[in-house]
Amino acid sequence: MALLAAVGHPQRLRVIAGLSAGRVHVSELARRLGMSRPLLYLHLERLEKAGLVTGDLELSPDGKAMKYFELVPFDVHLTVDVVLAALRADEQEGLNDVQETPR
Amino acid sequence: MALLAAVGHPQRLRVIAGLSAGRVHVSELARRLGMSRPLLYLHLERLEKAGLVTGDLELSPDGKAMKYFELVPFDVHLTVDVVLAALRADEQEGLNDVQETPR
DNA sequence: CCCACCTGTCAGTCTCTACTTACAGGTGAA
DNA sequence: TTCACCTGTAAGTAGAGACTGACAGGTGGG
Repeated sequence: MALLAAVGHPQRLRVIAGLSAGRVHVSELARRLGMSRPLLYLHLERLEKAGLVTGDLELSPDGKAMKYFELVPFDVHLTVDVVLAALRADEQEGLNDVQETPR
Repeated sequence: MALLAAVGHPQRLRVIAGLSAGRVHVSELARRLGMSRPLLYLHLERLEKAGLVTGDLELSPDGKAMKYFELVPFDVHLTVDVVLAALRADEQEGLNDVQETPR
């Protein structure tokens, strides 16, 4: 569900494409795609929640912090049953949210 | 691409779910899902363009016009390559749009 | 010290689209 | 004729979320 929503946006598809070549750090990727860094963060966040990419903060040899992202290989079989399951899962999640809020 | 965008919206997933039981006409479906008819039209239109559902206007035995919709069985393999292909196709489409406008 | 890199996050703006209300038309039955 | 169904579309109105600019912080090198 989060996955379907994540993949349903052209800009995010471009991010996926940008990562398909290999791991890149955020600033570099932003330059390549010609999009602002905060915006890229936003999309990366959603893609990460959907389980499509992984972020990894590491220190480069010269001591600078670099956040590298890379694609998680995925192969989703999209059928009616998958859609129904996603809907049900979403309803459940909604219920849990209500239950979990109190502490 | 249109497909990915179409499936990336909760409300449209509900429409798919509503049709999973079998063919229904628009007004009836709107009642079942508890959504306004014009809104349902909008979503059905997008789903139809994405090739996920088919509409069929027919006359019921008592002569009333009824628009029946039904699901088109689909099974999309969602992988990185599919995403890249969708992006390329979209760029092509964009170019054509520009070319076709003058006339 | 200042400059060039990098990571993060927040508070706004602005655009797109989801959504509603309201209309026009057509049929059959009481 | 009026009522209860149906299809379709053209407005306009919220509202979500995409997007920007500006900030704070941290490192290495000239």
